[in-house]
Amino acid sequence: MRKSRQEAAETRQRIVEAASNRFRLQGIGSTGLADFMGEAGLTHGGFYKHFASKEQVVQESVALAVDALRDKLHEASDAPPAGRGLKGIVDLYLSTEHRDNVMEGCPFVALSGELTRCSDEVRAVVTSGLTEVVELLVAQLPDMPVAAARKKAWVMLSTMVGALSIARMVNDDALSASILRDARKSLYP
Amino acid sequence: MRKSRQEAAETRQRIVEAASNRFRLQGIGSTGLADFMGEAGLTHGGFYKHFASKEQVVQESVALAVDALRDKLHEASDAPPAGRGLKGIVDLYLSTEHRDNVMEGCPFVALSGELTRCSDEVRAVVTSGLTEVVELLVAQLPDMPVAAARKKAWVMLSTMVGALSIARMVNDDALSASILRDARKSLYP
DNA sequence: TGTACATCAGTGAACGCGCGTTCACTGATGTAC
DNA sequence: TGTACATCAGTGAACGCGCGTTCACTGATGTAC
Repeated sequence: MRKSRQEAAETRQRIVEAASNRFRLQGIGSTGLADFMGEAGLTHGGFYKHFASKEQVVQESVALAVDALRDKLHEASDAPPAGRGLKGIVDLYLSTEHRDNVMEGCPFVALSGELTRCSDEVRAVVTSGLTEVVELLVAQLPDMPVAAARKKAWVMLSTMVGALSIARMVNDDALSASILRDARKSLYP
Repeated sequence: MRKSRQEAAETRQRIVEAASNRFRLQGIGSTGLADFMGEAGLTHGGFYKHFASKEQVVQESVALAVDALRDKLHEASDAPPAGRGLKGIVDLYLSTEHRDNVMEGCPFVALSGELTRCSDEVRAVVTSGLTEVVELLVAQLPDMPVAAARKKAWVMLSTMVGALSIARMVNDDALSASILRDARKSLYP
């Protein structure tokens, strides 16, 4: 049952997307090939027609998640009234919706522990992704010298990543929501 | 080769400590019983003389790591000159030594992704551990009303957790060190 | 354009491996008298 | 205090299971003429 080139390319894309979501939801190590191959509508044996190893799909699916986050935050910075781009980014990132949508959310939070143990290739993707998000924040701080804005942006991103991470760990909905709220308020005037 | 009650209790303690370290270093799911049983000087078969399941040692080893973190931060708040307890906590937590010592470091960062998927028992331990650390920070903010100090402390802890997490993910030593430094500077006057 | 052959996406069974868990066994420790 | 028996910490082999990976096979697609 050979598929056309276009169908095969679409299948490959579906596999990477499914893997990217599953990895964030369950962790990379705890997600088997069969999990995301099934979600992509295939049996696990077909995996090796598209990828050389699990490591390869990890790389591509982390890159996809990082790009998706960057794009969503970029959109969010355009949406609100002019000059409030920072609020748009922070409100999206530190929303309860983002907290509850692990599968499509920030890979830096969902996979943080595992990402520190990943190959150099994956960590390079992560490092440049983090830097891109920081530059997005820097662009929302036009009244500061760039060097100072960049320092501030790394601290802001730290607060965002930490708050989302803690809000997900905590076993108490009210506390979790207030952690997100307090972090939001601390990040824009 | 039955062991005395005291020896058995010491062995049990060694197992929990080894598990606690290994889980933080490699992740819970990626650490086999044999890994930490070997580190404790035993074969894997003996595990079930001390614990009913892997889940039980996960619970106890996370609790141990959380308690150790709280104790270390408490000590750090006493060490520096009077009134600089906050600096003591922040400097310890956001040091390159802590960044590089994953095995004995903050469990909230090392295990964040996995902790969100853990049993209610483990998440309860995590929630109360986070709250204890926040109260430690609140105690270093004596000039503020308690309610405001508590909000500020959750934001501070978010920044600390996020900065350490990002500093570990990043594939660039100079960048990593500067992320820690900027976060430190932002947290005390 | 039509035909014959090569290619290859996808299937499903099979592989070795490491995992969490169980078990029969050993022999020193604990207990009862 | 000494003896006889019960307990149980620890060993190492075995268990079923799911994993990543491989493979023979199928049949529609792509290619060469």
